[in-house]
Parts: sequence; C-alpha cells; structure tokens
Amino acid sequence: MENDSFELQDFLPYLLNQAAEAASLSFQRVYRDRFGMLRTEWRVLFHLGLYGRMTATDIGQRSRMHKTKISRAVTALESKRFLTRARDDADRRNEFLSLTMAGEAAYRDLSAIARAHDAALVAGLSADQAAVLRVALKRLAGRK
Amino acid sequence: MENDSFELQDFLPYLLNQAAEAASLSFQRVYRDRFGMLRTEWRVLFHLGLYGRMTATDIGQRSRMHKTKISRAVTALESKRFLTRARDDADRRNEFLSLTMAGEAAYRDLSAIARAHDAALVAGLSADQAAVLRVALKRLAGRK
DNA sequence: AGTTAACGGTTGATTTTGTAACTAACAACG
DNA sequence: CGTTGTTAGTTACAAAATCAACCGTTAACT
Repeated sequence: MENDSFELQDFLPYLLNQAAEAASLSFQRVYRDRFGMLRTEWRVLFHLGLYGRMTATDIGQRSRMHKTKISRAVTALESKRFLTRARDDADRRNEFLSLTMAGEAAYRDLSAIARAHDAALVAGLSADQAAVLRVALKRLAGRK
Repeated sequence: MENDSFELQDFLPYLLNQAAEAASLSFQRVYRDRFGMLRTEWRVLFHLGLYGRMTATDIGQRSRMHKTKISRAVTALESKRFLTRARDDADRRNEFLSLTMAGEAAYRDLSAIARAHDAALVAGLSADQAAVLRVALKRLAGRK
C-alpha cells in the first residue's frame, strides 16, 4: 500500500523459488515423461551414479532429503530394475544400494541431458555471472 | 562411477532448489508457526499488501501460481479474516480481493520480517555478488 | 546377560499439491 | 434472441509430500 520500496521479486526466498521452478521445468519433462520418474527418483539415481554404492542414509545426508522420500524413491527405482539392495553383514541395519546396468544406462542418458540443460540455462549469462551465481547459491544452500 | 567432472552441486536445477529451500526455511517458521499460514497464503497476502486490491487472476499472472492454489489460499485467508471479497458489478465474474485491517497488520509484520530475513541472507555475500545474484535469478526466472 | 536407548529403514495417516472437470457470467456471431 | 466460445473461479479426485509411529538391529550401560 504505502510505498516502501520492497518488491516481491527482490525477496530472495521468493525469487529463488521462481528461478528454481523455471529451471527445473524442462528437465522435469525429461525424467517424468521419458523415464517415468519423480524428482526424488532422479536424485537418488544421480547420487548412486555419481558416487557409487551407498546407503539410503548416506544419500539423505548428501541431499538433505527426508528419509521417507528416499525410502519410497528407492522402492520405485528398485521396481523399475534400476537399482538393487544388499544387506550389510557387518551391520544388518544398513542396506547398500547400487545401480543395475539399466540404472547406469538411465543415469548416463539423464546426466548427459542434465549437462546440456545446465549449459542452456547459463547461456543467457556471462561466464562471470554464472560463476558468481554458483558460488552465491552454494553459500545460500549452506554448502560451504 | 567414471569421473566425468559433473557434480550434482553444479547442476543448476538441483543447486537452485537447495538454495531456495534453505533460504525459505527460517521465514517459513515465521509464517507457519506464528501466523498459521501456508506458502501460497503469504504470497497472496504479500501481493495484496504490496499492490493493493486485485483479483485472483491478477495474482496468478504476477506470481505464476496456479489458480487452484490461489483459490484455496484466498479461502484460507478469508476464513482468517485477513481479506474480503467484492464482486465486480461491471463484470460479475471478477472478484476483487482486499486486505482487512488484520490482513494489513499481518502483512506489515511479515514484510518487516521478510526484509530482515533477506538482509541476513545476503549478509554473507559481497554487494556485487548479491547484485549479480539477483540479476541472474531474475533472468532464470524468466522475468526480463 | 538384561534393560534401555539409538539407528536404519519402512509404513500409515494426514495434509498439500496437481489435474480435470465443472458452474456461472459474459461476448460474439448468426 | 440462441448457440458457441471464452473467462473467472471452484470443486472433486488422484498424486505426492509430510509427520508420527513403528519394526528390526546394534550399542551402551548396569
């Protein structure tokens, strides 16, 4: 009402969310329509593809996803034959997850698309801008 | 698996989402715990607080929220006595929304907190970094 | 050992979102 | 006027996220 020079577009939580949503959109169409995956599913797939065998808890710590999300994503990926579980005999609570051949293939496809998508996103920005953007985002994300 | 120099943290849709989530967290606690609001609700509240009386469709165009979200947020805000509806006599499909006194008060409270929160978020960044960040985000969000 | 607490992971109930179909109001055209 | 199309907003139903309680396993303490 009264002019207080505060624009919604300048409020970072709002702006970040708008940017995040816009940036996710075209990638979402790929993993959803072409691979029948949910956001949590490609995330789990990427963790295993990038870092190799790990447990659900490991993924949770790296990704900050809640464990129920991960549990359900793992179930879904398993039923798609993209990963397998293996009990840890040293501690039978742990379950090591690893990608199957099909999972690796899906990961390779998707990560190539992701790379291209990322490049397209920063195409509108200068190299400096893009670099600053990533640094600032990492700081905001609380990763260093 | 094979090292292909692609980190999840460098994939913008992922990084943006992490940053957006982290940045929203502490503000969420305010509007949720203290005002019993949802994200869509404070957004609608802010639109009305900032730009004055407008219709649900107007809010949808500015915020890119889907109309069902807005419809539900409006219902919720109305039942909290934060806004009132008024039919447009010139075109009885339109409904003008405006904040009540209580709504204005809540908006003032929240927007002051939002400003402080925003300042705290960019506190870790240099002025240049913060400026570049906002420009880049706006571009990614497709606003200009 | 026996009890209690903590951890990894799953399940079920509730809430929130997304998608489609819907009602009511208006406009355009014959 | 009447039919057809469009717009504003709501509602119903399905998909998904959230939260709490849960089971099996290990650790810690007595």
